[in-house]
Amino acid sequence: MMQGKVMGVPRAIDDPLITTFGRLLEAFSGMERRLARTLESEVELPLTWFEVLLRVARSPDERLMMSELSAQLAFTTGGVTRLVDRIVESGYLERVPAAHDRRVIWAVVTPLGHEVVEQAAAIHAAELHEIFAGFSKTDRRHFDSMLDRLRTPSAQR
Amino acid sequence: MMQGKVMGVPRAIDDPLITTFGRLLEAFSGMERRLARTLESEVELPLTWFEVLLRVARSPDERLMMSELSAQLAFTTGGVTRLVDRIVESGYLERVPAAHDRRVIWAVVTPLGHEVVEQAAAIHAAELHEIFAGFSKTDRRHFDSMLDRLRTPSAQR
DNA sequence: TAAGATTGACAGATCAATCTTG
DNA sequence: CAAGATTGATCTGTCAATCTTA
Repeated sequence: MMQGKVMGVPRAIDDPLITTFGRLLEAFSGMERRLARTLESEVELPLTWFEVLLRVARSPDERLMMSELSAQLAFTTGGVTRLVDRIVESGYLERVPAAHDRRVIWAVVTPLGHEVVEQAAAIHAAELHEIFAGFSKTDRRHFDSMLDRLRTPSAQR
Repeated sequence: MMQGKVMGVPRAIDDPLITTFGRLLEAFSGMERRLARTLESEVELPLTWFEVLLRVARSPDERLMMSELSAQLAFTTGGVTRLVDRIVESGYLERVPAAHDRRVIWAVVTPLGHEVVEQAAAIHAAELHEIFAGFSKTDRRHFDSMLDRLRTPSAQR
């Protein structure tokens, strides 16, 4: 009598790592949507703006050149130009031409921008603590190290 | 004499979980860019198309209704309508009106689409195996379970 | 009245070409 | 000629309104 599982030819589309990537996609985009919704409703700040302000606010002197910004975010330089345009219009960033190299433009956080990004960060962090509530300290450390190992060595843009 | 680290008021923007989310963003978008580049150059298939075809190909009868697709992907129904428009034009999907409920449209994988998605999946999986090469079996299991715990309970669209 | 799908108007990003400075 | 930043054309997705069927 026949025993065991009936299984056809294994299909490439059933590879477990493809499913893992799908999980990653779902986890990330779910979190992103949730975090975006909150920032939007609590401080009227689009998530992308927050990400820009965060990067700049963390940089020495709270300033970053446009090309650095586009390297740190997952955006093209053209995209960053327009994104910064809008943020400048809202008064959270300023464009300052660099003295040492006249090709360079600094994006600089304004006092108002500083205010807003700190407030947003507190809300953002609180929600992240909710999301990661089920994680032990060890889990978080392990998760961080795994993500680090997954970061692409160097993507050019 | 003063001892210890000099530290100012802790800033919300320095919360470690914010950094974790940044890592997640970088890891994910880096992988996504890399995987997209490969699929594009090897089989001329945009990553989003692949994701659509994958979901449909895995469903019973290789068919899925439009609203189910938009629920599984991180897209609005309007976005899916247009995405599927393009894929249909390329001959990888077909729209088939459902018999049991005339509001429903099935997205069905064509033979050509089946061909392409299998080939793409093989390439995709191979690259994922490279990316996860440093992960042990236990690591992968653990990573999967962490991602599962991070999936948003239920996002409405 | 609601659910499924589509559509028009629009927002936001990309790509390749361009301008300016090193 | 290369690097930094911007711009025009275009692509792709969202949002809210609409159409059809249950």
